[in-house]
Amino acid sequence: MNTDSIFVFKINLNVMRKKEGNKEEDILKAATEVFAQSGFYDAKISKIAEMANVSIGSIYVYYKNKNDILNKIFEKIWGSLYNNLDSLFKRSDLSMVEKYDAMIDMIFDSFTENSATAIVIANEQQRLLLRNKDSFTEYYDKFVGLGEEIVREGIKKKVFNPNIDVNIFRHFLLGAFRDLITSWAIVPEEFPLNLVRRNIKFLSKYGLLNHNQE
Amino acid sequence: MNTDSIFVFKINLNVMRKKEGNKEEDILKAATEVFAQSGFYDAKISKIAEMANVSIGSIYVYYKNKNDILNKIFEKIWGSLYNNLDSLFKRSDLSMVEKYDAMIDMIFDSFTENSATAIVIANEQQRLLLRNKDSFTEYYDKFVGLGEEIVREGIKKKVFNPNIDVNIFRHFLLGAFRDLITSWAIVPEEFPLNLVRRNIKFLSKYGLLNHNQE
DNA sequence: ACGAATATTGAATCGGTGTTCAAAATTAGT
DNA sequence: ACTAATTTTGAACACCGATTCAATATTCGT
Repeated sequence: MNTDSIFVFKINLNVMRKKEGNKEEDILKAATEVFAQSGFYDAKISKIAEMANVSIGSIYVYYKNKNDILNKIFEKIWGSLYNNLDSLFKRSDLSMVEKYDAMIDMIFDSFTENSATAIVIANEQQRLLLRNKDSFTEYYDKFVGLGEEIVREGIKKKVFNPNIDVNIFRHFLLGAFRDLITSWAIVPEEFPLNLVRRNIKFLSKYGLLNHNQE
Repeated sequence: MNTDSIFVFKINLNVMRKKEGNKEEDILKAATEVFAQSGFYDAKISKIAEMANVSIGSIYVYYKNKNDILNKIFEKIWGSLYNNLDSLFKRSDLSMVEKYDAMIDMIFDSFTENSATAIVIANEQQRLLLRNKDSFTEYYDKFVGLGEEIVREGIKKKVFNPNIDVNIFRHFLLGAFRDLITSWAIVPEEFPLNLVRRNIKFLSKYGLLNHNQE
């Protein structure tokens, strides 16, 4: 046969059937809901398939196994958060405090727009980090690294308190965040978003004490 | 037979064989370690039995099932924390800020003395609260209630900032706590206890901003 | 030392679910 | 319409570990 490799490649392209719809995404969405609802271990693959309008078998076409789905959920959310924070980080028109507030807003918006994802993070991430320290999405580390950088710059510019340990601060903030977002996701009426957002910003910057006292 | 009930009772008491050792406690301790190590779902009953030097069957004499063991772990730690906080709460010789600091110390000491328990709480409590809202140990609610009371009193005395939502604050603090204690439990060398304790107190009271700036 | 009550044991059971894979369905080019 | 490649399907498989329970061991009063 006189076909050169370029020609063959063209044929392959044409013959390649496009998967219509977006099963891969549908599955991820459905899985996020089911994981949030039942927790990873009690979540049934059959339930995910049902919610995604997909057969059980299809799930294993797009994902290696149940764990792989969970990993992809983290990959997606932290990847997106990292990219957003990166853009924010590069802006030179903002003061450090403005950058800090914008960062809080960013995380806040992302989690409230994806409340099921927020719940999954709150429930499963700690355990995953504890065990799969290495295989956990690198976006998370990158994201955290950027956040720390912002605080460090603020300290250098004497806007933030130099006695604060940056690493401890980020755990402090993220831990608080996780708890509050979950509380909101569970009983939204008890945790009005605006109030939560305002309190996170205020508490992390000014703390509990009444400075106007006397 | 002419035995009155008191006599029968006496007989029962005498005949009742005392379980020597403290298998019940041994099992709870072993389970805490295994849950911390592997997470609740990956923890094997056989492993717990092995660590407790007890047969598999014995576990089911003292506990109804795997879940029951987990519940008892929470019952124990929150019960103890509640009792301690209650004593603290009643002291009239302390200022509000002193009470607040003492509360932090109390939680801190309790978790650092029981690091496996701290990890279990960090990994499993959120999920349990989410699903078994009602059946979760009442000591937790009581404990949290007392904590809120302390903050509320502080606000009344104008020591704490009145603009802070008490409910939100407690989630803020406990969430931050959980994250930091876990981080310490995982890599103690990166989170020296004194530093973490000082930062939690400082951040929750004064926040990130540099007030001495100028 | 004996017997009755209690405690301990761990092999076998049993239910449940993640995963596989051979068969069926769909697509697109000719 | 026919073919070949690709995608979808879901019943069946395989495994695993929580739980059970009949048998054994231990304790203690007499």
